[in-house]
Order: sequence, then C-alpha cells, then structure tokens
Amino acid sequence: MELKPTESELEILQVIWKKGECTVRDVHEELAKNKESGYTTTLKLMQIMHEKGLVERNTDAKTHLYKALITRGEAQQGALDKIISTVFKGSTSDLVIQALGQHRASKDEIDAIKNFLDQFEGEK
Amino acid sequence: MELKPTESELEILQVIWKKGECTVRDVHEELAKNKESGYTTTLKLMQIMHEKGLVERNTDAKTHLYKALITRGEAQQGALDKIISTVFKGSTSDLVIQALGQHRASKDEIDAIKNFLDQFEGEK
DNA sequence: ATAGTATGCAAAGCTTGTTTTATAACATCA
DNA sequence: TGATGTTATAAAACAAGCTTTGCATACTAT
Repeated sequence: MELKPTESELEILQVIWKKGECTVRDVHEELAKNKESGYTTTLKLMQIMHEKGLVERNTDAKTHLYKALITRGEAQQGALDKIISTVFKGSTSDLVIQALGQHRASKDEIDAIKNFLDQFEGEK
Repeated sequence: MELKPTESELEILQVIWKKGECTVRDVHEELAKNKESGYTTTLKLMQIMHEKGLVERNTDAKTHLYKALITRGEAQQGALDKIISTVFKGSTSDLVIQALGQHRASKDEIDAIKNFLDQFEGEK
C-alpha cells in the first residue's frame, strides 16, 4: 500500500485525527483558523485523499463523513523513515541526537525519554 | 536565508558532503550507481542549486568545481523542524520516542543517547 | 584539421501537488 | 414557490520540481 500524504493532506489529517470523524466543512473551518483557503480546495484534497485510500467516507447521508485510514503513528514513522534515509545516512541515533541538541528539551521531556529508554532496554 | 533543498537536491548534497568538492561528472557518476538519470539532469539541478545559494562553484578552470554552502547539520535540522511541526504536533520528545520505538536501536545507540542526555542535563 | 568526447547554458516538456471556477443536486425557510 | 445556502463533482488553471532536448563551445586524440 502506498501511503504518503503530501503537505496539505497532512494538515487535513491533523484535523481528522483530532476530531475523529469529520465533514468537509468541519475540516475546512478548522483550517480556516490558521490559513486562507477556499472550501472547495479542502473538498478537492479530501476527495484525492479518498482516491488514494488515506481516508474512507460514509456516504449514507447527504453530507459525507470522512474518517482517517492511516494513523498518526504511521504517518510519523513514514516521515521519519524518509528523512533518516535522505539526511541522516540511515542513523536513527544521529537523528535523535540532532533533535535533542537543537531543541533544548525541557527536564520533563528528557525524563520521559530516559524512562522510555530504560523500559526499552529492560525488554531485551 | 532560504535554504530548503528538494528531494533530488538532497541526493546531490549527499555526494558533495561525502566527497568535498565535486564536478558535475563526479556527482553524476555517483548517483548513476543507484539511479537511472541523465548527465544533464544532474547538471541542471546543480545549476539550480547554485542559483539558490545551496552550493558555490569555482569557475577558474573549464570544468567547474562545486562546493556545498549548506552543512549536513543544517539540512538535518531543517528536515526535523518540518516534520516536528507537521506530524509531531511540535513535540520533539514524541519524535524521539517514535524514532526509537520502531527502530529497535542497538545497545550502543541507546547508550550514546543516554550519555548525551546526561551531559545535556548537567549543563543546565 | 577533423572526428569524437565533455562541458555548459537555455528552453521546453512532463508530472505532481494545489487552488479555483463552473455546474448540478438538494434542503430549508420565508 | 422561489430565494438562499450547502454539498458534491468535473474541469481547468497554476506552481514547483524534475527531466530532456538542442545548441554552442572547447578539449583530445588520430
């Protein structure tokens, strides 16, 4: 299965992931808060996403309801895989270190990551 | 400064980062190992990269020598910033955890990251 | 010299992603 | 009823990234 959301498609997925099941209008109004764009643009993108199999829709009622078929985790992993291979020479730890180095993570974040690592190491 | 290499430009940058200073032919032949594409395509892309300021070139000799003006680290950070905001809701630790979770990092990698975190925490 | 090979530039073409426009179907409300 | 608003579709326009083609120039070897 080929699932590679584009930039704009991701913006739409964000909304659907957050709200669950959406009409085009739901999505459009959410996007309109941060961005200038027409209702039909959103509609068109969602139709394309449907063709691609990124979302499914319930057409029972007049106003169709769209649901995501790709999870946030899958999209995240896809994005990671891509940049790890293109800019990080395949090294995940390079990525992690670069991410933490620039970001000035908070204490809580660092602790979260440490806990994760501990638990992860324990599993082996 | 606007520096956002495209997919293909990144492939070329990989080669330049690795080899230092390159002719178009150097880059092309390296790319040709993994990919089918014409010499002039590579040339054209490198000319575009020059216009954008991603590379500089020495035109003293007949065969021009190209050098990267953007570092690997800068490109890495740019790629990270983008996906953190588009798929990770701005959370760097989400990214780190997702990266480590899927990847099944080796013990060495985990240790490298832990050391990094310790040193990082100490700095505060 | 001249045939063959490399290099570079400009222009055009293709593909994908994004946005807009025009049109039709339906519902609601005054 | 008919005016208004919403939803959907199709078609076209637009933009960015990528690739190819044609042409000119120079170098290399016979």
